[in-house]
Amino acid sequence: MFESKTSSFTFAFVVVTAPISHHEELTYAIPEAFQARLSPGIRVLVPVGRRKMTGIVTRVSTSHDLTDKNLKDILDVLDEVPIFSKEMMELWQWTANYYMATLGEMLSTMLPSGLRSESIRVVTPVKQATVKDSSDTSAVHGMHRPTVEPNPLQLSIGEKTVLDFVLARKRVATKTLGRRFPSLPIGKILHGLQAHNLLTVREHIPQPRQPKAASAAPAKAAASAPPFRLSAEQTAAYRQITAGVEAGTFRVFLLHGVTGSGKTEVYIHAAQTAVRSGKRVLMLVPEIGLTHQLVERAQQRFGSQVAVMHSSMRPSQRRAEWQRIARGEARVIIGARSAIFAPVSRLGLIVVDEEHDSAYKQEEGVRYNARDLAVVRGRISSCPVVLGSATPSLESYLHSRSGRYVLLSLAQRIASRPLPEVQVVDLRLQGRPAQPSRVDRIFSPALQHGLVENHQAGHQSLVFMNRRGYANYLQCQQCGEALLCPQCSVTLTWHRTNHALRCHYCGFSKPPPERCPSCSSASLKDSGVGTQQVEEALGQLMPGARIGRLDRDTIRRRGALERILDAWRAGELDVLIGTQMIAKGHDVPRVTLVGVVLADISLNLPDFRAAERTFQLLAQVAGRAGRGDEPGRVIIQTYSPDHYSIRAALQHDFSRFADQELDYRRQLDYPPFARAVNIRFEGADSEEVVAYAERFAESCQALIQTQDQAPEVLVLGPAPAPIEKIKGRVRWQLLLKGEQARALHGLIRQVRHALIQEFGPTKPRLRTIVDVDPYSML
DNA sequence: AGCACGCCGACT
DNA sequence: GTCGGCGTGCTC
Repeated sequence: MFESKTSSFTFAFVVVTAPISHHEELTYAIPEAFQARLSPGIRVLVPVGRRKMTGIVTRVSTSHDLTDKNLKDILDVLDEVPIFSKEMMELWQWTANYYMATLGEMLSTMLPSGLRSESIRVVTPVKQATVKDSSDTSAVHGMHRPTVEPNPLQLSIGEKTVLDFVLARKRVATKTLGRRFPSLPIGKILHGLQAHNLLTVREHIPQPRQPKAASAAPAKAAASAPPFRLSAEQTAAYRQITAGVEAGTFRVFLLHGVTGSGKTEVYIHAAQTAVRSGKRVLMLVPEIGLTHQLVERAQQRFGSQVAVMHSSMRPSQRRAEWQRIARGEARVIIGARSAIFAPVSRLGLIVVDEEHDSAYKQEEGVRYNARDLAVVRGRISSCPVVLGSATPSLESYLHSRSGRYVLLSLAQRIASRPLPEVQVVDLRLQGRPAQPSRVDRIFSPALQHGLVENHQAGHQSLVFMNRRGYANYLQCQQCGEALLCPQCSVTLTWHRTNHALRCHYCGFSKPPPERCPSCSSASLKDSGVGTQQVEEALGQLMPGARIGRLDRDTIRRRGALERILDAWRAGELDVLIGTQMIAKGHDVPRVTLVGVVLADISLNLPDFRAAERTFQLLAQVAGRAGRGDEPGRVIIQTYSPDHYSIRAALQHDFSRFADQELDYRRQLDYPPFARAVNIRFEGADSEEVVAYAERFAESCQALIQTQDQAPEVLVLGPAPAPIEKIKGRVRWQLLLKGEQARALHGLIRQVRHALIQEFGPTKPRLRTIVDVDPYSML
């Protein structure tokens, strides 16, 4: 323990974004000039190894216990006022702990990149080197010429290559060199070239550029929108939420409202109450691009006080918006998943729209769930949290039944519009001609008639097909071989317009082979149907209809999503075909028919949430119909018409579905009755991956047996992941189930620790991913 | 993650 | 003998 002589805080504990193994915090000396300016939550620039990095001060102290170390100084203080409030610090800590991430990893998830600059090393040529006598430069370019030149400087091949590259580019980051020449020892080469005085390497911190002015949301006049009258149900819900907002108490409301029941108006009204009393509102939506309405309505009511956190925002804009929120200039913050970390102070209300949506779960890096964090944040900030959905997650539903959450129901559509009539078409019973045409293969007679009639009546139709591409895959009619991705264990999807077979996991793409790679027969044929083919078939079925398609392939270009949706809303399209994207909340009054081409796709996924997803998808997509004056109609085609998720969707009966699904989950001990953590092992060497996964599992079992007081934890696996290989990496996984998250956390921490003792820190080619409350197990 | 150090095989 | 490949360890 080392005490400073004076009583002022002379040491700071700092977290940086570098993945520095077990050291969560690094300790620095605070130069006198900075001592008065430092407090927890402030960003600082610190030296880490030879680099300079941004870090956040977690605490300041008069002492530290690294007596044997020579502490480095903090180089700069980057904020006048803490960028993280006390509440944000608590959220940070909590989240890192719960999702088993380091504070550093968590920090890189929370801070937008523009606010965590790091130094990079930049290489520039020394001026004389280029203009020096010509023999030198020819030596440099000698490798392009067969003539053997004397090499007075004795440069190695590597040195010449790098020097050449730097001379051509004038200014290169060492990182770029490393990526460009992965086989060369860049550090050594640069050392040599620097010694020869041919180039210089400087440490440099890129200065983020200023965003273009006026890029923020156009300032619209607030409160110009006409007052909206709430229905009795809406009023009741609004009153309860508002009471919580005014009292400033933490409480979770599950707002269960059928599609078209006007949940958005309840959010906006509650937000108004909060804003009127000087508080801020955080609204989360699954995907900002698909949530026009909420953004528009919020802007109508709150004008320029709205901040929108776009996923497609440029880094500089994102940083500007982040700082605007931190300064308290925005009152209503709307954003997708990562907006849960927006630096909002004086929180009065948190809204999570479509709370069941899987988009709230981050599936890489720190795998947090923004909906769950909303509840945590509400507790930390003492404010009510509203989770809204027409098809609540089973987790939230169970909590509302047990009384942990307050259930608010909107059972009626606004203006007493009826829910659409749903018809299920049993594909098993379709009498088919011996050689069905493509149109007949995809659309049952009922759906064909429905679509044609609806078009003739001048209405819009939505066609839902949960699989993109043209056909699912190519299969050999001779030997049955399906064409698989060489890198991933999934079939390649046939994209006809690009004339390519594409892997939806790694992006691998190749033209279709003439012959079967396995038996060489020329009988490869497409099987399964994708959105592209549905689009073509629709064209045949309804010549003259204006057809649009919305899936990941058509919206790849910036702004394409907007264009398609604008055309759709403006009535310039008669039929819109798409994947789940079209199921999410846009409100187009003239849609009176929704067709589901094949409801079974999501049902057959190897995942315990398959039924829940199917029900949600069907209910959501069906909810798109009949939102205007004309009643809507839904036609669902399926091979499993008796499945409870489909039967419940047929009757718009959420509780019937939920109760049955809960029974099933309880029997099998799945969430929400048990907590689960999925641990995935990935690596190029299959044997190594399996051995490590097995070792991990054994270690779990051994610990469970020695800890007789431990609440029960069940270890399932290890087993290959349903998609066993992605991008050439073999994937195995281990599922841990238990009653309490704490027991699972503790066990995993101990096993990790034990394995590090045994094997040393995980091998470089082996990745271990811990997924707490996993959503997708693929 | 970078980036150093340091240990062994393949060549001038 | 040096060059340069790569495994090992550290970052306050």
